[in-house]
Amino acid sequence: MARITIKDVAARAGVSYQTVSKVLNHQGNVSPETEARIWEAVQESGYRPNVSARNLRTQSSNLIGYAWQRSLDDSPRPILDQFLYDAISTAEQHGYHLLTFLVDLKDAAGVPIYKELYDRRQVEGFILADTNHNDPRIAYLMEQDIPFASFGRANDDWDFCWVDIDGRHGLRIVVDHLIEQGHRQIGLLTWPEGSEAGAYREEGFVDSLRNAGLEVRPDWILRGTNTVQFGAEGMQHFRARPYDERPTAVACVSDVIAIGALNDANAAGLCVGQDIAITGYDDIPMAQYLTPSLTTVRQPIVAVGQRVVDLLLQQIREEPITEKGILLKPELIIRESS
Amino acid sequence: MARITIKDVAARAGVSYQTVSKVLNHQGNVSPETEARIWEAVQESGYRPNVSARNLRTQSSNLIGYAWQRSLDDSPRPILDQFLYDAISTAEQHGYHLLTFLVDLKDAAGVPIYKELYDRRQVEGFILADTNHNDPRIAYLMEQDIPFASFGRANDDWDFCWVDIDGRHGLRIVVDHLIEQGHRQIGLLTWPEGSEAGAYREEGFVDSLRNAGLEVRPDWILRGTNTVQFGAEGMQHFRARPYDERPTAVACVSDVIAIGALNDANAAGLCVGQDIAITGYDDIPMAQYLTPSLTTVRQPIVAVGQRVVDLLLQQIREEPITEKGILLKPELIIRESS
DNA sequence: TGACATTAGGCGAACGTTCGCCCGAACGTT
DNA sequence: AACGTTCGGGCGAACGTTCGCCTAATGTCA
Repeated sequence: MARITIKDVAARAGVSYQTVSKVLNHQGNVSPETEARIWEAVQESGYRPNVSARNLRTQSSNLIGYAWQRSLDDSPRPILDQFLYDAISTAEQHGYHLLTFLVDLKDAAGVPIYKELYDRRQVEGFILADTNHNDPRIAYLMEQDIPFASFGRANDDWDFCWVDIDGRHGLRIVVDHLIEQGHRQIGLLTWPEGSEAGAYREEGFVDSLRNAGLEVRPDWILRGTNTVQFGAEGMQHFRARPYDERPTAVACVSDVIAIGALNDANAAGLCVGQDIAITGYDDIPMAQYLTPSLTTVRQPIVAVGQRVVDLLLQQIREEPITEKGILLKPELIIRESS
Repeated sequence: MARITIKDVAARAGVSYQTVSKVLNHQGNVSPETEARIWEAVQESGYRPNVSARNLRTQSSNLIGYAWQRSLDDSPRPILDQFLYDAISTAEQHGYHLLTFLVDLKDAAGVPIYKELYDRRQVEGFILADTNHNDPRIAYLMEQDIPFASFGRANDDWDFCWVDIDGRHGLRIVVDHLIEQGHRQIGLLTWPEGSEAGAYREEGFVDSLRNAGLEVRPDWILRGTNTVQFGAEGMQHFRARPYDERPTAVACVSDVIAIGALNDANAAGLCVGQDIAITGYDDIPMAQYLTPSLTTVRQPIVAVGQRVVDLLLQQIREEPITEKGILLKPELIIRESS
């Protein structure tokens, strides 16, 4: 079956092929009769426009790039998956598709692949996720003046489009809640320093304690990878301390870490929610079915995917940008573990 | 900054633009001196080929399509993520990228999007995952004669390219192991009927029991969604039965389900690994850090991503296909829970 | 030295669209 | 009746490549 072009349709409808183009793009003056005839010819012939030809002519690609990263510590990334789904969905509503590619973030040498894709006119811009302080990707894209928008912030003085969820607020409401429950000794299991999201959440943790006039004890703040293992180790570490020298409540910066903490506490015979409180962050689906069910923070992910894509498309279309940085508020989900 | 084309490079090197094309594509007769001059001009001008133009001329797109699905029961899909990563990696080694799009699988009405993308010459073929018996996507792609390859099988009498992991063997080695541990009463927590992967795993379960001369009790096979919740409910259901009427070992078709079962057993005061054995399937990263650590089945995912892409590219290039169906063997990981 | 093969590179054409301009017919206006 | 407008549709050109053929110059051999 030879490929069907606009010319075949034109021949069938008895018009010039350029007229067919006009009809397909809903522009220009065509009489209702010929228009109907052309649509009929399109139907009968099963014509589909050739994307490459169209792209070449219109100097566009209707493609957005997204760099797929192997999760560094092999932890599940339910939030990223969800974000990506909603981003794709929004993009498709605007006639765009997502092109995924790999970038090696171990050394910054992998970053030029962004420019490569952009210069080849394969994509019109990028979506980023999992950003960090001094993120080399963001620095590079800004410097090269390539359109992009990110889920997550970077340095405060960098001027680019981002959408983020207010982790500071997230941990603040968690700790406020724990204090309200009567806890005065509160620990934190968080990521290593240098994590952008981690820094904000830690700020919220500190804010809330200070606000309540409580002391911030550095030895109650433990850092590690985003794994169940670290959660268990952290809890073990706390348990090893003398009774009045250890937290009665432990806030974790992710549900994955909280699961580890929960496991360890359960295994040690503690009654979580009674003897000790544990909270997570993310509200992964599993959270409500753990024993005990996990108090955690739910993030408005759907909105993020949409807003990020919207921001990117505004840049691509060179429309005025309504709001360069968008900060959304998360929500506290109280369950049995606190 | 105006865009740089092959003609700019040609002007700079003092040759015709077609000669530049020859050099870029490493073909044709060009003297070493001019070739060097042209490469230099390419460097200096920062020329990058225009993908749309190239695609139009060569009638290709170097894009592979993959339909992103929202996980139906919101369960994590670590295997899919891993598969996708390796698939992209392999594709990129062959100069291809991945185009992701959404397809609504609730009604089969969403399926024609595949043909649409293919007919528009936006992609050259597709990768599928999470296949099922009577999978409408596979039926459609076969009927339309569109190149594709899948991770997962469908109906036995359908002739298409797939790579799969032998779930029958997977559950066989699990149950063999349980029997060897002395268990005679073995239950199964599996997915609803109609799941292709579930059916194979169940066959392996039955195989192994029969092989050992043990009875297969239908009331010890429970079906539900791929969630922690179902795992917990299933275990609860077993526990509610009289002592000699309940399994002493429970095999689960996924780690997620096993986690639920583990939780429930732990909460009920059972000593898992002693009083009762529980096994999972997938070897998600969390599995080794659960208490007790989870006996499970590890799948050779990296190989799958590679093989699926290889199979697809063979079709696209119309090379002879070496092996239409590839079945890989999983591996038993024995830990404390059994 | 003449016939022929090889090499370097030029040139026209084509891939399948969209875009802007042009033209003739029909119509309305003064 | 002459003129200006509007409408329907045609036409050439261009987007940036690659491909195949052609030609002139050079080399090779009898």
